[in-house]
Parts: sequence; C-alpha cells; structure tokens
Amino acid sequence: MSSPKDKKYLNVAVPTPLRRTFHYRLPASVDPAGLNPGIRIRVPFGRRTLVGVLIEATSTAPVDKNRLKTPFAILDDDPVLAPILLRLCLWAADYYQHPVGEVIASALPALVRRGADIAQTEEFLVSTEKGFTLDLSLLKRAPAQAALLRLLRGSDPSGLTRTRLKQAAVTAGVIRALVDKGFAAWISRRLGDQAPFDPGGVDYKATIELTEAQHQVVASIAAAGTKPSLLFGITGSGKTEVYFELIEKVLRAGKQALVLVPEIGLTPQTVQRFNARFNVPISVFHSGMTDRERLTAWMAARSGAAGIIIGTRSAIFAPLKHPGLIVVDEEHDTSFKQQDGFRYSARDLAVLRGQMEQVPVILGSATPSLESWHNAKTGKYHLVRLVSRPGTTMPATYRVIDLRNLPLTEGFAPPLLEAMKRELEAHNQVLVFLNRRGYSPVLMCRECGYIAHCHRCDARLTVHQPMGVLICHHCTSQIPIPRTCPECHGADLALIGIGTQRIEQTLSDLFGKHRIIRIDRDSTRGKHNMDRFRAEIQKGEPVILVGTQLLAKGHHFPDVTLVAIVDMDAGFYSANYKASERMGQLILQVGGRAGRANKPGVVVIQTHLPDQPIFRQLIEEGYERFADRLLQERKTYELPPFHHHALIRAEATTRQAPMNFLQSIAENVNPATSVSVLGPIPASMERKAGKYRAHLLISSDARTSLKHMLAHCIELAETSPSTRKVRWSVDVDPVDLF
DNA sequence: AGCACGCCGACT
DNA sequence: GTCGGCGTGCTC
Repeated sequence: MSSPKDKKYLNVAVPTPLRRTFHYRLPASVDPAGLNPGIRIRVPFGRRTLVGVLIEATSTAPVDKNRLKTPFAILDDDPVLAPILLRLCLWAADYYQHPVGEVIASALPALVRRGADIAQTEEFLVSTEKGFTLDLSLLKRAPAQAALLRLLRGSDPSGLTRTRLKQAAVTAGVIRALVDKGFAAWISRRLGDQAPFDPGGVDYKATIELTEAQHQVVASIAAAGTKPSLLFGITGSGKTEVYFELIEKVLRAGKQALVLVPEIGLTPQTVQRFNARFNVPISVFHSGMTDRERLTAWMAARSGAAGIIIGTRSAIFAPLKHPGLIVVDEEHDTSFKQQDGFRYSARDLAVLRGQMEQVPVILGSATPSLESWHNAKTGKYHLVRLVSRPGTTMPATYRVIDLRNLPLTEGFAPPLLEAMKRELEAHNQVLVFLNRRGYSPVLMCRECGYIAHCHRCDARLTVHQPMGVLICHHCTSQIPIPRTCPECHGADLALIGIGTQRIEQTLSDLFGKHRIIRIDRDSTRGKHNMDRFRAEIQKGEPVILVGTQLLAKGHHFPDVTLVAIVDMDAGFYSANYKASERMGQLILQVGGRAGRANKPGVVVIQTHLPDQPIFRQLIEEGYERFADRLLQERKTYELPPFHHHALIRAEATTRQAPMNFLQSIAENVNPATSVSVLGPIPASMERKAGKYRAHLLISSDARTSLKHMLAHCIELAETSPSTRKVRWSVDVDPVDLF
C-alpha cells in the first residue's frame, strides 16, 4: 500500500472519444488526501480546456513525466460521481467498450459536465411566519392566492422552486401578490444544502388494500433481499400497486426509490400517479427538460430531498443519497437500450447498480424479455408471478381469423367487421391495431411496375394521404406525391397496402356514425393531442381507436371490449431472430389494453399463417410457455441469451468503405476456438439516410472471451488505415441485429 | 471529437 | 500572391 504522499499524479477521464484516460501532475499546493475520485478537474487538453473527472490519484504515470501537464483547477470537494456511480461508469465503459470519458459525460447533467458551479444557489418560495398563522378564510376573495399559500405551508421548510411553481400552474401575479402582502417570500439556498425528505412528513395516503396475491408478491420480493426480482405480472394484475407498496416501505425507512420507465411511458399522468399516492418530492428525468431543470432534479436526488426519482433510460445514472430500491417497469421495452453512441442497457445497469448499492431491484413486465426470463429460470433472479386480475376482471379471450380464402375489405375480414359492428352497437369501444403508420406503404405504377423509393435509403416511401406526400420512415425525406409515374409518365398510380390512415378512412366509410380516433406518431405530434384523445376515450362513448404500437403501451382503455390485430404476419417475414419475441410481446401488450370488471375483452387476430405453432402456443398456453419455447430455440441455434453477441457497426458514404474496413478487422483476427467472427455483412437496409452500412458480428458462449476478442477488434479498428473513411461504433448485446 | 498543420486549386 | 479545401496527426 502506498501512502497518500506518494500520489503525485492524477488519472483523469476526459470527455473525448479516445479509449483511455489521461494523467496530470498533482499541483504541489494540493493535498492528495482531499482529492476524492469522482470530483471534476479543469484540465488543459491539446489546445483546449476540458472538464474531466478524477478516476484516482496515482503514484506512477504511464507516460514520460515531462509530457504531463498541470490541471487548471479542482472544481469540487464532494465528488459529482459518488464512488458507486464512478464504479458503475468504469464498469460500463469496459463492458460496452466505450470511451470512459464519454460514459462519464453521459452520466452527468450537461451543466455539471461543463463545469458549472454546483454550490450555486437557487430561489425557493416559502411561506413567511405571517403566512403560516394567517386565517385562510381571509383570502376567500383570492382563491388562487389561498391555494398557493396552502401549497407553501405543505411544502415548508423546503419551499418551491420556480420550476415546481410552474408545474403547479401558479401564475406570476399570484406569487407577487402573496409576496407583497408579506405572506410569502423568496429565499435563496444552496442547492446542495437541501435537507433529505422527512419520512415522517410524507403523506402515504389511504393505503390501498392489496389483494391476497399482491400481498404475497410484496412479501416474496421483500424476502428476496437484494437479489433482483423479476415481477412477471399479467396486464391488469396490479404491478403498480406492488411497486407502490414496496416504495412506501422504502420511503418510511427514509430511503429513495429510483423508478425507470420506457420512453413513452413517462407522461405527466405517470408522475401524477406517484404524486397522488405519496406527496414526497419527486425528481423527474426526461427528454425535453432544460439544462437548469435537469440540474435541479439531479441536485434533489443527490441531496436526498427527493424521495422518488422517476426517469427514462439515462436516469439510471441519477445520484442517490440514500438508495433503497430500483424499479424497472416494462423491463422488456427496447427503449432501455440506447441505440447510438454509448449503447448501454439501462435495465442491465440497473441490476448491476442494485448489486453495488446493495438494494433490491425489481424488473416488472407482463411480457418479460427472454434475457430476464432466462435469468429468472436459472435462479439468477427471483421470479415472482402475479397472474390473477383483482376483482372480477376477466382475462381477454383470443380468437384467430384465418385470412386465407376470405374476401377482405381493405384488410378486414367479414367476421371481424361483424364483431366490430356488434360491439359498437352494444355501446362498447373497439381498438384496431396496425403497426404501420401512414396511408399506404407502397406507391406503385400499374403500367410499368415502378415503386417509389427513398433517394437516401434502401426503403420504400410511405404514402401520407392528408398531406399529399411520400415520407421515408427511416430518414427525414419527404416529397410530394407524383401525379404521374416518374418513369413511364403513366397516370395509373396505385396505393398498395394498408396503414393506419387508410384504416381510419375505411372505418369512417363503414362505421360513419361512430367517432374514430387515430393514435400514432403523426396524430399525436401536437403537444396536447394525446391528452385530448384520452379525455375523449374516457367518456366511454362507442368509439373506434385506430393505432400503432403507441396504443399498445401504457394506457389502459377499460371500455374497449374488442381488440383487432389487423395483420399479425409482419413478424414472420423479418430476418431478425428477435422478431417473434417482439411480436408476442406486442400481441399481449395490445390485448392487455382491453376489458375490465364485467366487460371482458376479446382479441381478434387476423393472419394468413394461423398454424404457426409459436403463436398458437402464445394464445393457447400463455406467455410463459411461449417464452420457454423461444428460449429452447435460442439454445438450439446458439443465440442470446445462451450465446453473447457484440457488433461492430460501420457506415460511410460509399458501399465499399464499410465492408473493406470491417474486412480488414476480420482478416486480422486470429481465430480462437470459443469466439466466432461473422462477416462483414451489409446491413439489411444497406443504405440509410445516404450512408452505406455494414456489420461485423462477434459471438461467443463465454462473455470474457467475447470481450477480449472485441477489445482486440477495436484495437485493429483504431489502427486500421481505412478508419478515416468510416464512422464505426460498438454494440454489445445488440437489440437489433443487422 | 476537436483542433492545427500542411500542401494544392481558384479567387479578390 | 492568399483563402480554403480536407488528408493527417495528436491529445497526459
């Protein structure tokens, strides 16, 4: 062991794409004992000045001492990355083979990353003494002011930030009036000085009576200790109630709960549900926050002032003063895997972080990923099932319509149309699911066979009727619909295939007197459209909902009694071995939207392949058997989770460059017995947004062998003479192959 | 990734 | 003559 006195150098992670750290000279005036790993240091780097994070103080440096520079400034006393988070980042950089500096940068809010002073103060609005003792009835004629004062009394002593006031829709005039009257005042406080929330002060609300099954699940998860639990709970079984119960226990112990949700699952309604149950400060992390709001949320989590931290993928790096629990809701959702740059899985990091923090992790889903299902089956996770719906709610029943030899009306078979008619006449709602937005996926010339393609991608253009444009769903291209064929100038252009817009039109022709609501990325683009739709649906009038997978996630539609899956076959024609897993999950997720209490749901599935055994199994025997069977297949074909994959992705402006680049790597790999290198292979959509893309797949049944091979390949990539011409990146545990 | 250096083409 | 194109090299 060397003493702190020997620590003459600082090993610093600098935000650069280089896969190494950099050493600096410890300034003579600085005591190394006070330098904690995880603090920020402003350093000279080339001709620039960057903010790096201290990995550790060292007694040796790997390069000639004369080359070492001296830092400009030490920015923190307390680490911005607590020891465990730093370890998590280092682990992730190693596992995902991504530059540490970038990993660390992505774990910090932008302002912190750029060196902002986090000892800075923020303004809080608090109630004054006078405000506390004031008889609220005196503000009868100013109800908004009374409401605000009540809010401030409830939140004292912490007060409310401008952001929180904005969230609560308090207007500036109301605030000013209270301040002028001396009932409220602005105080400024160092953000880092916020006191941890007071568990005794939390209003846990009337605790909802759990069902016997839910009680057992809670007890079972609690008994698992810090071993991760996979909560396999069918839709409507009340997973959220289980989370709430466990979160309550955690809050009562003065600890914080970190809740990760899928990208589109984080709506104001989600946060509202948590708020309604526990009035404890909640930190929310989502895209579309300002840097300032991010920093505030981050500080509240770090100081312990926030009891609950809710966020999407990146929230896995949120600092926690007193961690108590990590929940990953809808753990199968692919948005937990970052798809560009630092391609980490927040779900997998959650499990690791839970282990490091020694807190329980709950992965919840009605349709668990095969990876998690496998981990549960092998005992790595504690498996808990919640397979009954509380109350008298009936599970949905499934009915398959064999489309072969049936006359179709715009994709609808007669039995489906009849069923829809019946439900609507019985004053029920119908949900029509098709995972393809737009009007029609193909524009074809009947005379010469021309098909409209994107100029920048190997993909067909989708017709979007209302705007009269052809849109590429893979890049941003958009062109007007041609009136005549660009090739032969024929006038007979046909719209082949069906998208949600077309279904909307068809159904309005067939069921004109009923309201039709289309829910997809196009129709919900406006900020409040989704809220409007939801309000309309909640009225319970007989409406037809038409939508893509946006409909399959999150919201429940209790008045829907019939779910129609227009085209189940898409999943079968995909080259991706994960397509059937996805399709199964989607079918159950969509089906799970429907029905309640005395209104059981029916799910009608249209297919040309009614005998596909895997979907028979899904429908007849449920997700468990389906997952078991898929796992068996994965084992047979040596696919994940039995084998591990890593992908080197390359793209360039010519077709040859990525292939040559990857070829040069593949050739220089010494064949090892336990690792196979496959490719290079052009991407299934070789050209996308004007770039040609190719992949090199590395596969092994042993993680460590895979990692070594990957590291070797990266070294080759970094030194390959053809590197300059291509952009390349590494994808460990890819969710989408090729 | 940045950023600078360096060596060739077409401009005020 | 120089402004600027992007190939090459380097970052403790």
